Amino acid sequence: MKVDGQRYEGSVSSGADLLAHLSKEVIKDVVVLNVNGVLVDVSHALDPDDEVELIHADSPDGLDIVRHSCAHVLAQAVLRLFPGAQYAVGPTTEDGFFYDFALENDRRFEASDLSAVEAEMRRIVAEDQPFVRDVITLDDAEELFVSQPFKREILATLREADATQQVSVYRNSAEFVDLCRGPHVPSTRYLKSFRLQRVSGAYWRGDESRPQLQRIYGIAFATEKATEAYLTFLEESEKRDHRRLGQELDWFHFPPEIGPGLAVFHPKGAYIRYRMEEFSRTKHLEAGYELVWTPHLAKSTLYETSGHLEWYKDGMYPPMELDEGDLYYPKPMNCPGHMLIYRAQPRSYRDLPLRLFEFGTVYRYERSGTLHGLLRVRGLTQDDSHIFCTPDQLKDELGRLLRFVIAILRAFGLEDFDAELSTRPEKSVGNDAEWEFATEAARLALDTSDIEYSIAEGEGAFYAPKIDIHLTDAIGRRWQLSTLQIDLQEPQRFGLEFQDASNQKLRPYMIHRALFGSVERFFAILTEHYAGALPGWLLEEQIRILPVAQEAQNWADTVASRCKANGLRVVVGSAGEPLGGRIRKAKVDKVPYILVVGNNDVAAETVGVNRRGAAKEERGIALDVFIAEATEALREPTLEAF
RNA sequence: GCCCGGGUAGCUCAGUCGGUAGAGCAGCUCACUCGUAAUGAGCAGGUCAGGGGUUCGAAUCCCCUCUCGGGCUCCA
Repeated sequence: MKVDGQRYEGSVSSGADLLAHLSKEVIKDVVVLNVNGVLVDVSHALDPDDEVELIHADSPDGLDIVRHSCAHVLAQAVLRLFPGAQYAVGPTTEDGFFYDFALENDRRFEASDLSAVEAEMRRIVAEDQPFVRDVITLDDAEELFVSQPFKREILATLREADATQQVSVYRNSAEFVDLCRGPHVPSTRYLKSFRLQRVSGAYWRGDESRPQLQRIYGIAFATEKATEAYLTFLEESEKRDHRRLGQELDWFHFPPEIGPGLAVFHPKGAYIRYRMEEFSRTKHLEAGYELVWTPHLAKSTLYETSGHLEWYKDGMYPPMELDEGDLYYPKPMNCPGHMLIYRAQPRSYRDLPLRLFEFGTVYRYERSGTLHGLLRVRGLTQDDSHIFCTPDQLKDELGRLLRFVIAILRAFGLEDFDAELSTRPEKSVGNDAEWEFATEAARLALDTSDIEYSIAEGEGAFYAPKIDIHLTDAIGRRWQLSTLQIDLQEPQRFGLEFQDASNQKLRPYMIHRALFGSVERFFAILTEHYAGALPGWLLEEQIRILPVAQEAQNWADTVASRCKANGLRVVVGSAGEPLGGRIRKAKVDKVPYILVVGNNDVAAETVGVNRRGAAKEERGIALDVFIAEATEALREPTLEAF
């Protein structure tokens, strides 16, 4: 037998037997075993030629087991406190677990129930109840769960797949049993650290037409220390929340008078947008894109042609009726407009690739419950591009596009990317050859890029494969940013053509591409990544000059005009209130540079420099030296080659 | 859309048993003129989200609507 890669000579009959023979050090926090590549309970029987790996609670597999066992204990606790409760499913999540219930008399969990349930869970953990596995027939299982309709529905699904199979159940003491594939921790005392977080509704099997269950979410880790670290992370996330920072920094808000999901940008926030957009426009022009503009409304016939009314109607704002009954829809996407621009004249292969670019504001009827700050809105501005190219050009164009996207994102100081290639889903349109061709082009483009990628089988749009770019932010959260989709369907719907060198009419490929995704969303992600301290080149106020007292006011004005002459954006404060208060205000406003000038500086032509994020200020810096530093640090980034 | 929890001054929030609205910050005025994260005093600021109901009396209890947050769901 091999244990953790080492030959083990002893003769043991089961995992538990094996652990009994190993040192305390080695078996500490072993929650399950990996036997010949399969995770099993510690009690599992062992053969002499098995290869065994001890799985500890703090490993990825071990943590998953801990969380899953926590879910069982949650269900057990709920059943103790709410007799007659029905329990449905209880899987693990990224940071913990949940379990879905239906309580008697349609009773709902309230926030205050959570602490009672959590206390009951701790009692069960203290009782050190073993998780005991039992394998039974489907008939016996039906009998066992006779009063648990959700369990019986799962059993019915299993029976459909294979009527002769046996299923495993796990018992904790005599009072609780759950249908479960396992494995589990040996006993409840292995559940060292968990917290119940929230309660919400969730449809049975995610189906809106099925009953809505009560879901309790919890987090769980191998140690209390890890849980506390995670809670600290949650606090940090809260501090970075763009909705909170947007309020504090006076960037934007959502007036109820306008409607949910529709933001207004205040002057400071709008300035940031302006810089983002201008930078983007300039770089697109340099990269061979052409700017276009399309209106916010279009007749229903356009969206019939594009297929949006067929496929996406639920996501569209309702139409307004004009004139002789024409229906005008607010645009949910920019592509149909761009199609018409392509089609406005006969296209030659010499015109391709044709890269159209627009900051296009679109309106989408997102369901009210899904709205979330600037990340999920009903009115958004996409930095949208549609690239039309010949089949021959597709691979190179994708590669070039990918490099351009990454170069732009890097210019915003973002570093940590990965890509995902989503392939053909089960329900899709188009023929095999097209899919194969497009997917292969995407794969080759990714191979030549310098970012890592994974394949998401069957996750593509129904009309095309796509590449999504993800960012991992400053505190490790993953955000989806750009998306690239290869589309042959829409060009076909609009009858797009180009004439090739041998005078044939061919259909162009089209690449849909949003780089920021939407300006609003990108704004939010940048805010969270930088915790509100955005790169200085985006800000309207880059430098705030504070005269210590009235006597330094003239010098402050002089410093300001020298800065302005060098293209820096400056605000001069007046010496109204105590310096400490004015400094604090500037810090709270997250101004990149605070310059304090007093009598000592007037004669020496110096400034005191307080840099954002620096531990301590620096005094007596020659003005020229500061201007050189600030000009460099606040300069608009240049793009790396792509 | 559905479930749970909220909505009180510009912001953050308190408001007991149903007895008629409060703080800090911000704003304004005055004084202070200051060397690196909150100077002091005063003033002003409210349809307690909106509507309906119960009650002698409602921020408080009930119903409806709007809206925000957390989830579910959806995402061409």
